[in-house]
Amino acid sequence: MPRQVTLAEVAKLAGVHVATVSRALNPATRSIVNEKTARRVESAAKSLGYVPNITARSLRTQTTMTVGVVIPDLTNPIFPPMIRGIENYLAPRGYTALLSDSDGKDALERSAIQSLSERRVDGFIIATGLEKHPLLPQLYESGVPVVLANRAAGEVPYPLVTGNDEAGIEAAVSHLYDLGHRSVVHLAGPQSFSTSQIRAKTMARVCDSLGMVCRVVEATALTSEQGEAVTDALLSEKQSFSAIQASTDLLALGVLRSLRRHGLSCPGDMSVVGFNDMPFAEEFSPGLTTVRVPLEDIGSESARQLLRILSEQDSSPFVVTLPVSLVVRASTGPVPSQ
Amino acid sequence: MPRQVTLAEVAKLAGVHVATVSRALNPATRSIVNEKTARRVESAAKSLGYVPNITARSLRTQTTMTVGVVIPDLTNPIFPPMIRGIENYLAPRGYTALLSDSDGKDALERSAIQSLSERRVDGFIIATGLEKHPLLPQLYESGVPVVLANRAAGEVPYPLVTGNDEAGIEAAVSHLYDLGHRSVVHLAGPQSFSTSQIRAKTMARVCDSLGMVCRVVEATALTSEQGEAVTDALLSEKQSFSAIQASTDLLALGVLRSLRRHGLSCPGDMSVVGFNDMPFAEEFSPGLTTVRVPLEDIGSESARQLLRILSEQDSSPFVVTLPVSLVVRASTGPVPSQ
DNA sequence: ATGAAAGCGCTAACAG
DNA sequence: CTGTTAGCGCTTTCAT
Repeated sequence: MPRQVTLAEVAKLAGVHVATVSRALNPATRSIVNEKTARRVESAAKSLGYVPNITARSLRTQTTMTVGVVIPDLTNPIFPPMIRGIENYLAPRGYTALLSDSDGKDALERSAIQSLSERRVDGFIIATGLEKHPLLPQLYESGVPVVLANRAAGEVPYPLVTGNDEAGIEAAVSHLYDLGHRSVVHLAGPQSFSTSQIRAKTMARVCDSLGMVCRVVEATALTSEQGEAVTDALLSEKQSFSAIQASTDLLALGVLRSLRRHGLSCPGDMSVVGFNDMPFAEEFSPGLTTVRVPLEDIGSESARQLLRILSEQDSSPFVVTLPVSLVVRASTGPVPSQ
Repeated sequence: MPRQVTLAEVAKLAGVHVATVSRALNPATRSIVNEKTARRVESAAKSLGYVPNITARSLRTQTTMTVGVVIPDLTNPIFPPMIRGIENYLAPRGYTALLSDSDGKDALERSAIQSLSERRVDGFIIATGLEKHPLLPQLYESGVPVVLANRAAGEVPYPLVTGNDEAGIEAAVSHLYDLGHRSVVHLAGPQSFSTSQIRAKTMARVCDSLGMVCRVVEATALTSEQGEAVTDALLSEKQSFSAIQASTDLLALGVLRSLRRHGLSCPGDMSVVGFNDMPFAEEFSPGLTTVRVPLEDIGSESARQLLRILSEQDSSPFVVTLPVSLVVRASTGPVPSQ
């Protein structure tokens, strides 16, 4: 690997001191240096193909201009839009996102945060939302700014940016109510996630207040496979309900698959509502009625808050709740007349 | 931001020199140091919450143990699996992937590569496949190892890991042929992508050899919106063909939407075949018949090749072609009897 | 087995 | 406006 060009080499070619090169090449200090020398330095740099060494700069300045983004699973379609939102906010401000896909495994998330810490990221955006995370208190102690995105983490008083889960569930339930449904199932996610808890609780509360019967069943993972398996079990019981509200679109997708395999029509025999409006939820058969969560906005708002904390040194916790909206598609319909 | 713990502080607490701490904490050199002092150092490090500063280490060792991964668009579902493959290969080997989403825009990809270079990544995996990329020759000159994933880049002799496009198209066409289709359309991607070119060319060749009529139309972007628009135009012409093979599943998705809007049944009136088998292609209405490309394998193989080049200093170009397979689902059927 | 000292490439006081 | 100098945190000879 051919050695990279350094400031010293540029300095030699331009016939000036390294410090001058540094000043000339840095937009913030460029005005300090004589315009003519600056030009000379620039052309020397270009002719040598000089690329600044960020690691050296970071070592000196004690800031890396990077933020660590920790997500559980990149192949879960709700995360790419969030990441896009984060990057779109950071990039124009000179920050870079360092992405860490923890694969949902605790050990990996641990090492993800560790490795990001070793890279000395200036702050974190964490979207995994595990309730009890071994590294979180330690992170908190270290004083590195953190913003939680989408899901809260129980232990530590970190700021949080999230969608309005309560409003989403309320909209979903009243939609079902309006269609005549009176007995429904909530397919909850693992209760270790704060969002799963809130959605399940709100569902029970709202149904209760409307005089609807709501049964809550819990999936052990937020995957379509789990949604399918739990629905299979549910259908074998032959209990009566006319709609399923799933805590997540991926779970809802599993529900749709199970219904199809059982020869049940959706929404003819059973209505289904999801949550998130993940990319391609519209393409499912039938197109999924779901609660639209502004994923990209959650990302950009998280980034905005993190940079604010970074610049203002303000670390008091807060919650930003973004509005959600119900998207009605083909998976919900009137309760079957039976 | 509270200062981070350094080696020197650990050294002071343990009552030894920094060099000893460094040796004790590095698994490779740990054997050199007295077992008892090593223990003492370790407990000192733990009690202080010491986190090694990777940037300082990199500066000294001239290697960052990172690889830059540049992709055009994280929200395109074919990339997350590739990234997962890359990370799964890298992580156990001590390497970290630095992801850069160039957003498909040339300027951004430019700055993505630039910023990754500034971070002194040890090598690149590039999956954007632009034909003429301004930075690529410069990158090549600098001697930093690069592996191209999925798509080739015209200008520079970089190694390439890709799916077998020819075999995929052949399988798709002969599937259509077997169903009785004799007049088909190939919905090509922008010809600036190598994969678009190869797929279009192969399509023409194979159809020709089977005595099928093949019309090629070109989309200007690999999006469902483009697929929809081009299909709209196609259908308004009232030319006769019974199947559409799209260069990409996202294009195919647009085709499905257009057909639906035109009241055409798929596969009753028109068969559709995609390419890639992106996540959720199965969930489209109807489930999409497509060519399965081993996306995760492309990722892991790219990573494997890159690390090989890194360790062997071998930079001779080569092409790794991974096998693909046709996945028949509901979007293809017998040619309409009309 | 441990300490001393140099230096990776850069920026930031401080002189001049 | 430019040069000198020091030092960020770490690893790695070279001594001891």
